[in-house]
Order: sequence, then C-alpha cells, then structure tokens
Amino acid sequence: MTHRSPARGRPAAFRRTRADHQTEIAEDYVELIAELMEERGEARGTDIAQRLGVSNATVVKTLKRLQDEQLIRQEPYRAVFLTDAGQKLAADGRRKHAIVEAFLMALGVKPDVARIDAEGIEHHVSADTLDAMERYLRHQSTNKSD
Amino acid sequence: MTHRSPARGRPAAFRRTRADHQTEIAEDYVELIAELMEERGEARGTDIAQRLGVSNATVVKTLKRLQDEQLIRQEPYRAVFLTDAGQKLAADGRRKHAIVEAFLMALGVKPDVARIDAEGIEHHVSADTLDAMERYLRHQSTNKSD
DNA sequence: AACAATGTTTAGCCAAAGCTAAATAGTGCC
DNA sequence: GGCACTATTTAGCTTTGGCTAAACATTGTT
Ligand SMILES: [Mn+2]
Ligand SMILES: [Mn+2]
Ligand SMILES: [Mn+2]
Ligand SMILES: [Mn+2]
Repeated sequence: MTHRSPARGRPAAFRRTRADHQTEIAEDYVELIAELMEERGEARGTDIAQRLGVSNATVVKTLKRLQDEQLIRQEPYRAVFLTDAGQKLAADGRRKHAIVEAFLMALGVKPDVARIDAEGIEHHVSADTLDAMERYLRHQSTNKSD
Repeated sequence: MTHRSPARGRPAAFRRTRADHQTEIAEDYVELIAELMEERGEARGTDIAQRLGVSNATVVKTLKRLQDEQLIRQEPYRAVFLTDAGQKLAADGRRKHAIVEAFLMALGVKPDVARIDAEGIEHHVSADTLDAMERYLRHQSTNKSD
C-alpha cells in the first residue's frame, strides 16, 4: 500500500533542492572558467565577476572556497585553473546545460528566454529527466514533419 | 548584427537565477501552508518543518520574515494563515508546480523523480516556458496514439 | 628607475537559511 | 486547580553569498 498521504516523500524533494543549491555555484563557476579558457586562453577573476554580474570581492571569496574544495588552483594576481575534479565537473555541467537549453528551444521557447531559464533549471535536473530531454531531442529531430 | 559574443546576456541569466532563489522559499512555504489548510484545516509550524525536512527553529524564523513581508499572519502558539497576497502567491505556485510535474511525467520521467525535480525546477520556469509545457501537455493528450 | 594608473585583494559589513540546546508557554490529567 | 508533559519559541552559533570602501600589487609610461 504505497502512496498513502500526499506528504510522503515531500521532505526528500525539498532536501534534494537544498542540496542542488549548495553545488550550484561551484558548477556555474567551473563551467564559466572552462568557457573563458576556451574563448580567451585564460580565466581571470574579473571576467568571472563580469559574466556573473557580481562584484570582484564576491568572486575572490568564492574562488577561495573552490580552491579549498580542490576544484580550482590559483595564485594571487594570476589566472585561475581547473583541477581534474574541476574539469570533470565543468564538463558535466556544460553537457547538462547544453541539453536543457536545447530542449527548451525545441519545446518552442524563444532562445533568449531559454538561455535564462536554463541557467537555473540545469541544477535541478536528474539523470532521468536529462535522459527524457535527450530522447525528446532525438525523436523530434527524427520526424521534422510535425 | 545581434549575438556577437557568447557572453552577451549571460549576467542577466545569472541575476534572474539569483532572484528566483530569493523568492523560492516564500513560494514553497505559502504553497505548503495552503496544502496543509486544505488537508487538515490548519497549518502549524511543526507540520511545515516536518514536510520541509527542516528544524522547528528554522521555520519559526522564516515565518517571521514572511509575516514582515505580509504573506502570512500568525500569533504565538497558533496556526498560520495566508494573507491575500499569500493566497495569490500560493495559487500561482501550485499552478506552476502542477504544470511542471505533469509535464515531466508526460515527458516520460518516473513519478517519484518528477516530483523531486519539479520541486526545484518550478522556481526557474518563466511564463513562456510554462506556456510551452502546457502546449505540450494539451498536444500530447490530444493524440494519445503515439 | 620612479610614479601614476589600473587591477586585485583584504577588511568589514549584512541578510538568509540552516542547526542545537535552553527557556517558556499550553494542554491535559488527576 | 495544580502539575507534569509536550509543543513552541528564543538564544546563540555557523556557513554562504552578497556588498562597498580601503589597501595593496602590477604594469606601463616617461
Ligand atoms: Mn551552467
Ligand atoms: Mn546555472
Ligand atoms: Mn519548490
Ligand atoms: Mn534553484
């Protein structure tokens, strides 16, 4: 007799969301760093701050935490580098991000809006949901005849 | 010549996500309060704490903030009530939540997982994306012949 | 080589969300 | 009606992510 009250399993959902939010910033940072390194060869704290729309000081502090967590390496007044763990997280993040964004556009959401929504949604998408989105993308591109 | 660099518009996306996170807790609380009032006639702080998977003390503090923001009314040792603004927010939240969850299931995500993912995703979904999801739900239920 | 301009970090502040332990208030039973 | 039990709030601490203003380094120019 499963599914008795509507409350069952609810705490787990909220817990997962809170957990997602704790890794969210790390994900966005390493993703951004990977992008910057591709685009311009190096990632400086200032560039990160600008892209995030956040002050320099905030970035400095967060980078310190990410270094403690072994996701990046940095020395004062120098650019930032990703550790292996950081690169892995960045790669996963970029993949997820790309899928979510492409999916939203395929659904019919305008690109500008899709870009914005994807930035938040990406962190709450399970492997299952990501699979479903990929399935939809494949299926949809198969029969272009709507 | 729009869309020059890949960075354009990025800060806006991050800002939106941060803004979403600031209203997220308020949304979840009022939604939960509305649910509890329907299910059992009243919403007590303790019930909220249990459903959120969070301590009583945390709920007390957050409810205080929500009262300052005129979303709820409460007196010590009594149940919590929604103001008009609170009811409106709750209604919007429930609608969004229901659409996102139904959409994920329609996409082929298992109910348990859909419930969990929806709890985080709901707060990052724009009106446009919500429309697209509804469109998909209607369309999909139209031709059940897969 | 010195200095001014620019870029980066540090210092110090705030608010939100979480926690545990202690104090206090209600409720229910005898 | 008083007392014990239970529920609720308060107190006090932590972490995270923001901010601005001040201090400090680096760099480029003369
Ligand atoms: Mn991303
Ligand atoms: Mn993001
Ligand atoms: Mn939620
Ligand atoms: Mn979120």
